[in-house]
Amino acid sequence: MPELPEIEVLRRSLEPHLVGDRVERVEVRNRALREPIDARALSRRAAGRDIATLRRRAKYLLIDLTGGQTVVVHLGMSGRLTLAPGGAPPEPHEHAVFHLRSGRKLRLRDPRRFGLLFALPTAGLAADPHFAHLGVEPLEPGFSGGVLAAAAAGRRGPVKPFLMDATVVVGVGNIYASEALHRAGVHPARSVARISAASRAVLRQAIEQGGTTLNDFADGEGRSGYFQVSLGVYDRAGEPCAACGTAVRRLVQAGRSTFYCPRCQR
DNA sequence: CGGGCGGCCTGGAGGC
DNA sequence: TGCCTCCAGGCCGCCC
Repeated sequence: MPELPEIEVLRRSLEPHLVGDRVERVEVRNRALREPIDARALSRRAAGRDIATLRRRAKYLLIDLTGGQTVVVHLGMSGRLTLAPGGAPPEPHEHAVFHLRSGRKLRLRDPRRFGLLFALPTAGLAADPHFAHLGVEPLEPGFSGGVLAAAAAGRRGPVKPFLMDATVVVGVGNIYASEALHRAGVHPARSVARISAASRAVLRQAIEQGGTTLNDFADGEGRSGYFQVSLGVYDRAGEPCAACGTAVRRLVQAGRSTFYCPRCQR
């Protein structure tokens, strides 16, 4: 379950190895992902082009190629994107392989198939339906308390689903949301409309800190940072809150588990 | 219109 | 011990 910071770690770890190499050939072994891979379009756009830069938007990894084309990868729940020697045997659930001029291969495997893989002209990214509606990046300077305030204005409903709304701020998944609310001392069921400016500022900071903390801890093997950073509340129902010792509670919001400390979060 | 829920998918955990 | 059910997650589409 890669969250945004882990995609950023992945981007940084792959970039020095990929930039300057060339995609010779794209092999689609299993096109069944959340959206079926269009092997022909992917090949047409990517094959024979050099890798120029790696970027990230929300949880999408963007591989810019020369000639104005971009390969878009989303890891969904269980995706892994790894660089391997050309002779390495295929792995289970290997969906696609980018054969590189250097002889290595970049491969995508995704057992649960929640991921995405496609290519499109770089200039068309912003208007593409996958990207057009996305909100601000939580780890960039543009993410201020004011952004949350503006998005919250006139809105109803609990704050936790609000934080997970990608049109507001991208990359805040279920774990991330529970942890940020705990750090900020805000009850997940509290109405967005009733969050004070001070709480919003703390929340913004908690989201940002969660991101940077996880960045520091996630390793280059693509292992989740969440299992290396001790979680304050997530998946800890009945266990003591790290801050005050009160038993952590679980509730379901919008069909998703939320964990919180009834004492620290009001 | 905007909030919220179902469904996609499979590995792993838990129950009997 | 082994099977079977159930649940997790990101994200879109549809419902109310």
